[in-house]
Amino acid sequence: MTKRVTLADLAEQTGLNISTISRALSRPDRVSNETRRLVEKVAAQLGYETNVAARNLSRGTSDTILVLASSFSGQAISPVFTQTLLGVCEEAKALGLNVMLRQYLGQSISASDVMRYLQAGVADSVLLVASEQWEPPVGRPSDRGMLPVVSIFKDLTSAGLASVMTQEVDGYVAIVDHLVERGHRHFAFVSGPQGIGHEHIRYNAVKNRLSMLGLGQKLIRLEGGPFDMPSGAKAAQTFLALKNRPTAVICCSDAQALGFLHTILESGLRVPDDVAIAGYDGMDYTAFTSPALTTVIQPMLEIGRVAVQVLADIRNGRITSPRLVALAPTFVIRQST
Amino acid sequence: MTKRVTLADLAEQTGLNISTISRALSRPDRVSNETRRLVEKVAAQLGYETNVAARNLSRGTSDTILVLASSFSGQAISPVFTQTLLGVCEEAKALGLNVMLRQYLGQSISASDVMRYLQAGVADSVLLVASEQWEPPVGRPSDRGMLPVVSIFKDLTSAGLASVMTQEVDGYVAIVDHLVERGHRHFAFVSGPQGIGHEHIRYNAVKNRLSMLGLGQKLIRLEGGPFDMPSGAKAAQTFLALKNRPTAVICCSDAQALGFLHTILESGLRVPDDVAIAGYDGMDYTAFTSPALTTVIQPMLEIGRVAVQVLADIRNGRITSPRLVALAPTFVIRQST
DNA sequence: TTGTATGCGTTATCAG
DNA sequence: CTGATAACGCATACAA
Repeated sequence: MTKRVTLADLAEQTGLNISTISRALSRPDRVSNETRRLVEKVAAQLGYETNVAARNLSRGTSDTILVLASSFSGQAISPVFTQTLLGVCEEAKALGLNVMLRQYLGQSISASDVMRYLQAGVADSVLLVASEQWEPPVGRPSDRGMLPVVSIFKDLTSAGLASVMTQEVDGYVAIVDHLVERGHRHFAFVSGPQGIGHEHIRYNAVKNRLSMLGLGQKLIRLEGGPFDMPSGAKAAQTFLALKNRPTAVICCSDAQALGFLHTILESGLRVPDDVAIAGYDGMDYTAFTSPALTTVIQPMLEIGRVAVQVLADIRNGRITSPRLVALAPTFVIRQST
Repeated sequence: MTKRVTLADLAEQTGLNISTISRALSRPDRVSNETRRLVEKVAAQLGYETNVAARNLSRGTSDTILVLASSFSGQAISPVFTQTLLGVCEEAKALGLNVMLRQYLGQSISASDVMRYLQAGVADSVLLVASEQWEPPVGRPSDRGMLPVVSIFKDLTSAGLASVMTQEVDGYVAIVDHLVERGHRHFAFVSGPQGIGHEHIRYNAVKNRLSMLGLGQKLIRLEGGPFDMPSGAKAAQTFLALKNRPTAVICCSDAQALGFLHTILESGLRVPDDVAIAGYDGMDYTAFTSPALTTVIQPMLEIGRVAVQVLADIRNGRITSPRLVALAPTFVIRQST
């Protein structure tokens, strides 16, 4: 290893005191122009780079966000999250923060694990991605301020966490209205995994909207399972076996919609003539399937960005109580409906 | 904040010396069973969690891998990488390492930036994801040992970096052989972005194989651009305008293949009857397009895993010279050919 | 503005 | 096997 350059080296080189060097580098305004320039010059010359471990230890922070992403049943992070992850990285960079990534299995992360990370100083704030549950840590009777933890894709405000996600109801209402306008009167909803929050919100959004339109009884529910393509394909099999088939199918995800579409087309039925299919998420491939899929685009990138901002606001005390930030989705009509 | 528990607290509680506490926790075998149990008990009671900043500072390491992912022209991390990222996370967890993620714009990351991260102690090893270039740092005349940097998806061994990627030639040879066997004698290759390494490797793999089969003159090249769907669609437009059209199209990515497929179908041509289309990557949607796409599945997860292992082996001195680890892909024939 | 002294929490060295 | 003590590199309250 090339011997690392430390503040002490700069101090020796410049003849200044180490604390002056430190100040010149971290608070340029608290030092004379002269010394600032000198220090900067020598620092550049010697290739000084401030040691983060030392800085973190001294300041008691780590300036890093820990992203905890659930990987459902051994699967990969959903491609749905890549955009969000990008948003997180971009915003973090803008705020001078690091992003640490950790996957966890299953659907819920234990609060105590999170507290552990926080206490160990691995990170000083945490982003929960699609975590289903959150039981507030016990030994911590809400002592002053919120935890620097925010949930994305899942509303956990009731558990005391700021949350940011898509305004899901809006999206599904748009789908329903569109389908009704197209003349459909008989619907199927392809559900997500059992016990997942989105699930309820989304199904209820559809159900309620249809009820409001007097079509509450014309909705059946097909158990989908995971948000992936095979699960959509499986639901389509069930669908095809129905004696009295709905004419419009609303899926919990684009992946399911694609799987459903594929199976329907293979059966010889036509989309959208025999069956209209709508997805949800806004994956890029939906614009290129044949027929292209009608879907609701979630503002993935923005969700990542906003989540980081909320985190920052919690840390600097501008946010002091749980809140839900629900971002508007974009409904896009394509050939599948 | 709940006052953090430190080794000093445990020392006070147990009456033992702080160094003994440290040892009991980090080297349980170097203390008596008695004290080990005592320390463990008290640590659990007080909820002790070792401060990573302090540990890192003292040990001079960070136990974290920095993943540098290029995001082409403001786009998101390719969904292609999600699997790989999962592999990285899994293996890192198994080795007790952290994963830090950072995106960088453009296609090449400067070696000096990487050295900066390393020197700052942000991470002690780096994973370059699809980085096009690497100019070895200048001020560092290969002083003892390799840099703890590995490249994935791009062979940078010539620049002195261990690299892990897919055996790309094998994949394209398989595609060519398959298409020839299906009776095709006239081919198009939809290229990737200009100046990207994959590009050359892949095109040459196709070209060489065809030459070997006496069909070297029967290949045209369509400029694709980015590895995304619009780029495939654009190439398809060019293709459709051709007077003498090839019957088989080989794409640089599944995304391009999907875009191409979509445009071809819209034009009224039939796949695979009029045009056979093959992709590359093994994205999950390829199995659910209509027709399903023939493609080459890259071992994404494995690449991530192996990359981390290589990194670990470099650090512990088991690997001391640049090498390429090329993992075998899986060719899968579907309806599009 | 700059220098002095001390703390941050662990690990490692070296005696005992 | 355990204890005392010196790093590790930086930040900061306080004094000059």
